[in-house]
Amino acid sequence: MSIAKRRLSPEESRGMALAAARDLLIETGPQSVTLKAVAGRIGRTHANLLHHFGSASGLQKALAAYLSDEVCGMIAQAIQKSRTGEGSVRDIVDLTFDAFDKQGGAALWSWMMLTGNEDALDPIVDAIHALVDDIGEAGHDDREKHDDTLALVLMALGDALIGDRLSGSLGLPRDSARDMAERQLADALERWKCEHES
Amino acid sequence: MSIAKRRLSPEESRGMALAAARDLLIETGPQSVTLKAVAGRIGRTHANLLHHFGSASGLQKALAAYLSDEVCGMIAQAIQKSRTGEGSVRDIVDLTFDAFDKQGGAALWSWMMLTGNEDALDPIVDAIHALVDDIGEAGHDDREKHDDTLALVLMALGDALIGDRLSGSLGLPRDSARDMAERQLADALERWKCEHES
DNA sequence: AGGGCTGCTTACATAAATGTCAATAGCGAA
DNA sequence: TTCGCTATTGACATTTATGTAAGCAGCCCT
Repeated sequence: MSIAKRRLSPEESRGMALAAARDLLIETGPQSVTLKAVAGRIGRTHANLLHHFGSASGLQKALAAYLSDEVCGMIAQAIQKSRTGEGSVRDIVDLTFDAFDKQGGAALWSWMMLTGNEDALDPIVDAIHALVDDIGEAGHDDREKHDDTLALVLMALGDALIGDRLSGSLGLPRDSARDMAERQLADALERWKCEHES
Repeated sequence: MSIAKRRLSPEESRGMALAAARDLLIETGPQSVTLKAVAGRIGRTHANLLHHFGSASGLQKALAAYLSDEVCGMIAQAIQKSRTGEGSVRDIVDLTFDAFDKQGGAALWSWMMLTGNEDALDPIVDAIHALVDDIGEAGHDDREKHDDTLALVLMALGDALIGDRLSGSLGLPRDSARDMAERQLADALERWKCEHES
């Protein structure tokens, strides 16, 4: 067997590196997303990542865009299900919470806040904006819609960061935050509906 | 005038260093809380901080305890006001949100999550627990009480992290998250009251 | 006033992250 | 098969954060 290294296309290399960086970010936090650590995960050297991404901050920006795409994809799913009417309120809540938790949205957002790289978050904000504009029936008060969406997103982010710890301490089941969010969103939808009929 | 440095007591030095570290944490994030940066703020050297705190992680632990005390103090205020009945619902919401935002609770929590130093958060979690046990009238369902408190804290943390950015994007006033939380908490208190009477 | 305790500093050492550059070596194309 | 392009690497250099050790210098105490 050859000890020689397979030569990957730039797209392959970047894709593998970003996936590894994403896993590192979710598993052990932003601190551990270094050139050396990411390179080690894909059997390359840190100089290789510099070749493909130009700089460490280049890798960070690419990772932010990559994660934004994933999170936006999940939100787009929520929009689709909501439109066709096959999605339950709980589905929307779960998708939103998962986007921040399992998909690494919370870790990304925290990281960007820490590094002062807030511009990288624009795509996610835009996607959330689109979700708000499309969800539920049209024609009711935008202000209320935005308020309820804001509450949902804030709870999803908070839950991803400290939900595990806090709910455990309060003796609540792990998904009680999702239950709360589901209840509040259901109330909001009902409220919107009534206003629309009246 | 003498260029000689005034000699501070260990308590003074530690106090000044922790205040400087807290400001740095809130202003520019956990990354910038380094021995050199903190020392520079109080006109000392990084070796001085090592002398007083033993190590960088010693400073981190001390800062976590320091901020925990501040946050717990604010929560204790909320408990007092709630007990004597002079505190409005909005006061409780504002105190909670400020504890995470202006007091640096959110920055601290994010930092601890990133550095895997979650034990330092125990005091805050305990204080929140105490707040929950004391707030409102006694005798009603603990589960619901805990649920509503969880929602309040999660929204406060989320708002401190991304509230500014998200509410701006959605065209909402900056304090709309607090308005939402106030509404939800008022509903919850009303609900608890009714259950207690029935 | 003088001596000891210790806050404080300077100088040096170390480790990790980032970045540069020349050289090597796959892989497709002629 | 050979050639050229470029992905890849190893060996540097630099910066920053952390840590160590020895000496200087306030301040209290006698």
